Amino acid sequence: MPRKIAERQDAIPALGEVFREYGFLGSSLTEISQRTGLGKGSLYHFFPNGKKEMAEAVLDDVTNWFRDNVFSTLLSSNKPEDGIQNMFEAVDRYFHSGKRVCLVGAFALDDTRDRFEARIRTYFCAWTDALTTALKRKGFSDQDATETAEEIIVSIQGALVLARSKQDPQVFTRALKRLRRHITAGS
Amino acid sequence: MPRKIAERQDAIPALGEVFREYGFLGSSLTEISQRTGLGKGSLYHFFPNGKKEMAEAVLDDVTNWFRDNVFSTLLSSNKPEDGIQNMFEAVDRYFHSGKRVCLVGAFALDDTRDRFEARIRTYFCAWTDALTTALKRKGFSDQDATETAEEIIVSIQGALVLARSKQDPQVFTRALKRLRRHITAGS
DNA sequence: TATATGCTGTACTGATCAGTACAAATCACG
DNA sequence: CGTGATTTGTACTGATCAGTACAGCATATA
Repeated sequence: MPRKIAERQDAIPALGEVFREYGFLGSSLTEISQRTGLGKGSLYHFFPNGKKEMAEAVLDDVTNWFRDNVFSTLLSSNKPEDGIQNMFEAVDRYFHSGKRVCLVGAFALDDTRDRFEARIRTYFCAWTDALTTALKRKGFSDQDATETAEEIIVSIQGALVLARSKQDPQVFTRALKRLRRHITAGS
Repeated sequence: MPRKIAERQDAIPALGEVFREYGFLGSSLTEISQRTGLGKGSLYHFFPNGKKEMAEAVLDDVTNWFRDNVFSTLLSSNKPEDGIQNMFEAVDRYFHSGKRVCLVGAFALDDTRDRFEARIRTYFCAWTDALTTALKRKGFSDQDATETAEEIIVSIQGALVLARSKQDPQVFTRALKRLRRHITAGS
């Protein structure tokens, strides 16, 4: 009875949405089973180490998406402005203009962080480093590039928290707009 | 056998720390019982509606603390600069210079938000409103005050997320420093 | 059409969950 | 010293949890 869902990879988007909605602890295998359309048998066939392995796969998928769609462009683009511009567009798309939370940030806030420490740190460090590099190439001093990169990622994460808290996605789009302006203006 | 712990209020700080550490769903009554020193009997005596009522009490306590230590000064201070300065000091103290997460923000990120929707919104709206008021009195235009208040709260929340993600509290103190500078400089 | 492989559903395990019931213990107050 | 309200520990409930075991089905290859 091979492949109702052909690949383990096909389950990952649904897994991500479940973890985003309920957190790691709150995501029961029953819910996961329903949302992925995979029975327990299949789930443990694809993810022998259970829920932890599912979450790791999702975190890896998130990081890979950002690597391919954000970090690589920040690092490679001839014109650093284009890389940064692309980042804001990709981020806006990825977080559904403020209607979707950051899974990595959400995992970081409670003791779930301790289970996925390395992956969480990797995600944010890779982002910080790529953005810092782009800003330096844009003419920022080392110090200034580091500070500004941190400021931008801080604002994106905070805007996601506040948008969800107030149930007002525009908090997020306003924050992105401010950041774009902040970059193009001096400093 | 009245009062081993004299007041329901005495349990709230410990409750807050448990919820901060494990989230709402992850906080088991066993853990809560150990950390507060109260058996199940006592817990359900003080909080007849169980875990939900405990979390509500903690959220109310947080909001009251901010009302008394942050919002009131923002609204009442003769010199708005003093109110804002006091806010930064209080926030730095409250979040232990980046080593403590925001419980309200943490609750907002997953489906826990839906259980405490009103309280979460109240907390952030009260903060936004008080800060906007102070900025207007400091001479900011309506538009500018609203935008800047949102920017500050976004940055504080994001800095808490990123500090915990990278396990580097200085992310938070750097963000506060930037915000102070941002306020005192023009814009 | 046989066989091996890979996928799936179902039934189960023991642990833990939130919440309840209640009797015993303690103190305030008379 | 006794009575009554308040606080507490303990034992219990039924539900749900993550994870396991395994039989059986479907398909690809031969």
